[in-house]
Parts: sequence; structure tokens; C-alpha cells
Amino acid sequence: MSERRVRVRFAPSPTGGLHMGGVRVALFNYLFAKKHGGDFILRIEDTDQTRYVKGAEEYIINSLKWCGIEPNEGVGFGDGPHAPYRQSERKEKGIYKKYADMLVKSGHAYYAFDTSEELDEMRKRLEAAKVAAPQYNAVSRQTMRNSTTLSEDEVKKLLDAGTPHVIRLKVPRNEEIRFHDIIRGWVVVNSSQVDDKVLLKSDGMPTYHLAHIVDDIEMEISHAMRGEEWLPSAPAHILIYRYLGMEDKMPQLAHLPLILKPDGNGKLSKRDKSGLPMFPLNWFDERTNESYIGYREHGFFPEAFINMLVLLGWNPGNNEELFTKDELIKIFSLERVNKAGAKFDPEKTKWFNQQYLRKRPDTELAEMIRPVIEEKTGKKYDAKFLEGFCRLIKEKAHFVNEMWDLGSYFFITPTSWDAEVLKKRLNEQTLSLIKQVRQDLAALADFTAVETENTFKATAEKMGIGTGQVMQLFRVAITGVGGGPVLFEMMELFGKEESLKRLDNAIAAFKV
RNA sequence: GGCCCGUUCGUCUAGGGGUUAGGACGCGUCCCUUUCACGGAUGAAACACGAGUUCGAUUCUCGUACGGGCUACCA
Repeated sequence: MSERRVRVRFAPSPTGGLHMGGVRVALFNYLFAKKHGGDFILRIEDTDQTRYVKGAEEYIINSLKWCGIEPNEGVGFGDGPHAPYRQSERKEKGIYKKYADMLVKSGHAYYAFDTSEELDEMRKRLEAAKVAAPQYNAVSRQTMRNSTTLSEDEVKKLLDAGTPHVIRLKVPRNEEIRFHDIIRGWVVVNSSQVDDKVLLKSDGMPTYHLAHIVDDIEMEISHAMRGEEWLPSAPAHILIYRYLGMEDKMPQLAHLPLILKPDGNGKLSKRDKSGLPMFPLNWFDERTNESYIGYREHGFFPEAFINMLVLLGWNPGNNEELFTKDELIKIFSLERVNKAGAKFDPEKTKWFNQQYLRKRPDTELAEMIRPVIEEKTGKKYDAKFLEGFCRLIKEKAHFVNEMWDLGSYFFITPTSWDAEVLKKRLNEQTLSLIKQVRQDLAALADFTAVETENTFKATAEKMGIGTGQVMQLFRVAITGVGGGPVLFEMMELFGKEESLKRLDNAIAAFKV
């Protein structure tokens, strides 16, 4: 048990887009593995043929890549010594059957021939008898068609005839099952609460319960992190390890708290009315024809997305909350994961992106936004201008893709001007001031922010007008709108020619 | 219903037998900026409830309430 090499896995089912809850499980696994210099494996648990969704596997891989939490072994990330990593392929190699047979042989599992109708009947019968938890267990198994009730001959005959059957775990009637969870401590459950779980389905596929255990053993997994929804079935899993005689190979368990809906109750679902995505990337569900927007397409930086996720249910123990991935790897620990579910907070999520937007160098931002701007305007811009735009406008944005809407007037010479401001501030006196400022500005050799501001102020003073009376009107003349970044900075960026042109346009259009 | 897990400001959380119960998001006010935003300052805002243990419980124990999860030949 001690000093095992750290090997963890993320093992999603390809039944749809990877939900952000899943991304967080992957993230915790990734951070834990990197922190301990271990391995992070991607295993695809595609044992349910009926729920298999084409494209889901690729989506999972792409999502992990975008988030920067890449496994170093497994499907899509280079096969390692334990290939294959897709359970359907492992099933073909007879891996699961072998373990199931071991359990049958040792008397800890049995064949069950019950049809689904018979199972339904059993449940109805138990419900009618007011049994608190109707299930296939040590008691009800005695009334069913399985190898614990049938004679050896009968069983052999059924098996030889190819009768559809499953293999079930033979859970003892009344036994205390104790297990330790890194996050929750000791958990005790009586086996009477655990049902005889199906291990091998009638189509020959293993269920999750068998498959994940077999794979965790064979892939030498040291720590199993998964969502809290698995806590109730953990006792059954303990039993399987025990009956296999492989308790020493059992990974340490860590059941992560769930991410809950921001408002109301319940766990976060595929859609949320907060307006923020629930998926890392855009996802289109072919079955239902529904599409879901992704964090990437919404305009999030992967770093911000990850930073937000890691703080849902974990914290470093101090007041810091902005971390690079490398910092997270250094400080992450399972001991600091909370027990309680965490409500997702859309507002704070946006705040994280804003923080990362602000940190991003203007040179990078400029290249990110260049395609948008060139597409909108049909013109080319040099890097300097775009960088200046980013520098001035980014303080107001949460997302790169908001920057155009916030400052399209950087690129488009205004042809209309904020009517409210005009109504309030435009009169003969202010108009004449603007005309005069235009003249004085034209005389400037150095069209810098400092010079233009000094000129504006001097002219206003000369004419006996308080700057407060005309400042906003002047801004509107230049940009068309009443708010925005520091005006003189913008004028410097626009340049003398463009600034004067804008003033001429305004002067021509302003009617007192 | 049964079983399991949980419960500190609206939200994410720190803390932990004796604290002015700290931070962040959001919200309010003020300053900065003749705008908006950023930034700075500041305010309102929490230990679910009841017992027990204790000199003293938000912290430990037990109940209650509430919330969540599970209860499939799904994961």
C-alpha cells in the first residue's frame, strides 16, 4: 500500500459531451498526478452499447486538450503498457470474463437467468410486501432463477443451451463493510443495503462495477477519484476487491463533492439558465438535435475556466485565488477538498475571465481580436493600433469578444452622435468652443495625449468655459458615444488626421 | 420511502474549544477619473436548530430540520 507510484485515471463514458463536472474530476486527477510525479490515464468506459454516442470520445479528448489537462497515457494520448484503454476492446480480450469467472468459481458470484419481466415482478412483489428497499439481494435471490437456487444440472443445461444470463455479485446478508475515503474519512455500511450487483451483462459486457475494478487493478491505479454519486456503490466495490483477493491492489478512494446548480436545488445539469455554458467546447447532440455552447466559444480563456473549476470544492488554505497551472500543481492536495457540494457561481466565473483578460499582454490580445475586427470592417490594421485599442478597451471587458462592441468607434468614424448628450450640452457657446479647439489642435506639432489635453484645457479657459460643460460633448464629437476610455489617449491613437476629420464631421452635423 | 453523504455571509470559502469569525464574487457608499470601467477605501451580510460534554462551544457528541446523492443487465 505504501509508496506506490501514483497512477490515476479519468474514465468517462462516451455518452455525450463532457460536462464541466467531469472536467473538474479530470482536473483534480491531473493536478494530483502531476503533483506527485505520477501518471494520468484516460480510459474510455464504453460498456453501455445502447448509450454510446459517436463523437463523444473525440470531444472528450479535445476538451482535455483545450483545458490543458492532458493525460500522458490512454485513448488519444498515446497508448502505454496497459493498452487497450477502451473497455469495449478490453472486453474483446476476455479480461473481464476472466475476473467474473474467478468470482463464480470462488462462490462469490453466481449466474442469474431472470428475464427483465421476472425482475419487474420481483420488485412489484417486494413493494407490495412493503419492503423498504426492493432489490436483488441475499433474501430475494432465493426466490429467483439463479445458480444459488437451481441445481447444478439445471444450471449447466441452461448455460449449454445458451440461455441469456448475467453474473451477479453474491453480497452477504448482514455484514459490516468499512472503507476509508481520503475526503470523507471512514464510512460504514451494512451489506444488507447493498444489492447483488450485476457484474457481467447478458451481452457479455461488464458493468461499470466490474470493469472499473478490473481495469484499476490491471492498470495499477493508486488513487481513484470520482464524483460523490459513487459513494453508495463503494461498499460493493470493496467486496469485489476482497473476493478477488486483491484488496492490497485497491486504490485509495476519494469521492469528490458535486457541483450544484447556482439557484434552486440539484446537481448541475446540461443546461443552466444562468446563461453560462456547461460544457468546455461547443457540443451538438445528434440524437436530440440539441446544441450546447462551450466555454471556449463563449470567449473564456482555458486558464480562467480551470481556475474557476479548481476552486469549486477545493482551496489552498489562504486568501489567494488566481493560480497558474504550475502553481496549482505545486499546492494541490486532496486533503483540502471539501465534503459539501458547491454551487456554481456564474458571476464569479466571469470575474475570473476578466482577471485573465487583464493580465494578457496587449500584443497577444491584439492578434486574438484581429480577425474579428478585420472581418467587421473589411480593413487591415497594423499591430500598434490594435494593441493600443486593446490597452484602452480591455479594462472594460470581461471577454475578448466583447471588445468590439465596446469600442467599434475606434475603427469606424462616427456618423451619428449620442442624442442625449447633444441635447444636454450642445449650444452656441459649446459649439464655438469645439470649433476653436479644432483650430488649436490643428496647429499642434506633437499630437500626444498630453499636448491635446493641454490644448483643450487652455482653449476652454481662454473662452471662459468650464471643461465640465464641454468635456462629454467633445468626447461625443470624437467617438459618437458618451462613455469610453481616456479621450486624449484615444485621440493620440487615432492620430491627428483622423481626429481632426472626426471633429469636422461633428461640427458639420451639430445643429444648435 | 430506505440507505449514504453533507450544513460558516445570497454564492465560493478560511478558521477552529476562549477570534472584533477572515478573504473573494455580487450589492451599497465614498475617493480617483470632468464619462464608464479599473483601482483604492468603506459598509451591509454567516457559524441551521435543540440537547449534551466543558469553566467556556461556531468548533466535540447525539438528535432534529434542511440540502444533496443513490436506490437499473446506466455510468
